[in-house]
Amino acid sequence: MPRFFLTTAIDYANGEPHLGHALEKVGADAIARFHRQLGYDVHLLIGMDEHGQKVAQTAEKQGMPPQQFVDNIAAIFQAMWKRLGVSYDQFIRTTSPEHKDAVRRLIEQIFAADAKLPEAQRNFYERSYTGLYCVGCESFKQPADIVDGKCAVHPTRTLEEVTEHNWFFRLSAYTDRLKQLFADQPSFLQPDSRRNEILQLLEQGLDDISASRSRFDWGVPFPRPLSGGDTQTTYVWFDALPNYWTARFFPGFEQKAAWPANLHVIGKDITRFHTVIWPAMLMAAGEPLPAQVWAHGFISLGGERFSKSAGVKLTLDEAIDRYGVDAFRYYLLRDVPYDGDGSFSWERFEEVYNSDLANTLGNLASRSIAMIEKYRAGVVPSVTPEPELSTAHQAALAQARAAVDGDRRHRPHEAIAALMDNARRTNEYIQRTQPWALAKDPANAAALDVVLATLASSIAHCAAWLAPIMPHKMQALWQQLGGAGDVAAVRLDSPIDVGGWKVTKGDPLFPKPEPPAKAAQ
RNA sequence: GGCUGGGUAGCUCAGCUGGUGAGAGCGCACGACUCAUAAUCGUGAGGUCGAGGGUUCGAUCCCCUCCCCAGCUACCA
Repeated sequence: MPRFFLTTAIDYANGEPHLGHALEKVGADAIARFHRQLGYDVHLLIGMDEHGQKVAQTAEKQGMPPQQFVDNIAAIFQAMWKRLGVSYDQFIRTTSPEHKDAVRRLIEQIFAADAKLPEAQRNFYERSYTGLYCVGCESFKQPADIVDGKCAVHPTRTLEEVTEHNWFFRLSAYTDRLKQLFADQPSFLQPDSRRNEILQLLEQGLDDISASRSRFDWGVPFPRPLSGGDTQTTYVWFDALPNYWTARFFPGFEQKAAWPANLHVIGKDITRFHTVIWPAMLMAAGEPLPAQVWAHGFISLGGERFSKSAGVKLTLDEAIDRYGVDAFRYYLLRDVPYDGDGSFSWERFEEVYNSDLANTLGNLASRSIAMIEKYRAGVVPSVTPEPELSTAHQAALAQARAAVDGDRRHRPHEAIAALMDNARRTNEYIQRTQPWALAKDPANAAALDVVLATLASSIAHCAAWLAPIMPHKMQALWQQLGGAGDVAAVRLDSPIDVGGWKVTKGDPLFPKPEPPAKAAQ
């Protein structure tokens, strides 16, 4: 059984989960679920990035120890992922002792490699960094952030020239190897739009980055003191990014999270960290690289971006409550291309819900099951489905497969488009064959058998293929069809034989919301 | 400023290396049907294919200029 180890970005524990987080997790979850149903041994890793100055500050403002603060946040995130049906196999937290130990191990591994290198080539070295420091932001400012010699965020404050002595990582030495990586392995970073950006960045050359900081201590102590004797705190690159690699040092996950990962799912804003810094770190440590990084786009709300640190205007609970978890998942995955950006609006959500879910899919199931009950006492005839529709059907499934596991992989929205096409085509088939007319004359019994079997087959395939998108609703549909067991266990790469299944019409899968109460005249 | 990718029907978008009538879904209008969640099916509406030049027998797809939009341009994560 081939394994498929995928990860999402770990979320910064500095606020509550919002739409942007949800898009990434639900997308990665769909990818994971599709792979499970295609026979992969899947391991989905998600988690929290809980260190750093901002977390420590926020905790302090709320008057609690940082660990307690991040414990609370982590619980909130996990509860939300459970609610959204994110089927993660491991939840990693950077404050875990296992992670912190493994971070030190990775750094020591690089030091060990350095011991064999001439000093001028060593990955880690000490260096003084002088920069303009904004007291208001409590951080160094880059030229782009400086307006008229002042910090753009705090124009009334004077920027101070501050010198800090840190451990540095010789990222600059990896420029050529990274270029080679991108040339040899075009699929390492996808989609191509992101890849192009990084190629351009590499053309400009890379600067070294700091690996430790002195200004905060909420983090992993850097394993080696500076020559002056001070111990600093491991900076974010060497703390957060390694989580993918440290996951296997947690008890019980040695095999499941075995390195390297097959896929890192991340937001496009952190592409550079995952495709430049992270591979360079791994190269330095002599570790294999992940097979692929997928940088998804963003979802906006009312024109505002939902990056990791943006404000929240729509709570996830609100979005879920209106039409249910599965409808929300469907909307996110169908309307926001996973290789691009999209936006959220209630108008659009309603449109998609009514058109796709209630009218096309829900009603298709409803009418088909009703006819099987009415004309064949609920038993799906054991005959071969209509070849013409089956052929189109196979084409649609092949298209969906390509969007999951083929040359269009990691584009759940394309899989959905193919599957809904199939549902529409099935509705058309009903109209064309008019089973209600066939039912009027017993002489047409054989023809009617074929139509009904074709419908059941088509819908069963839809249920199985849409299960990764809408796990609960498709399970309900599967049961209405008379399918045995858990639809999530159904393999997508083998045909489903529905002959003899006993269907049961249940409540509508996607009920139309109550029409708005008539306003009193 | 530099670089990259875009601007196609009301909306969201397909249109591979240029060639009979520019497409899909949604929405809208009209018609059909009744198995179904007043759902479904069919037909249609006729969009200067961002603007202006150019190459070509012929360009939405090639070249030039311009306008507009988005992203990237490295230590908040």
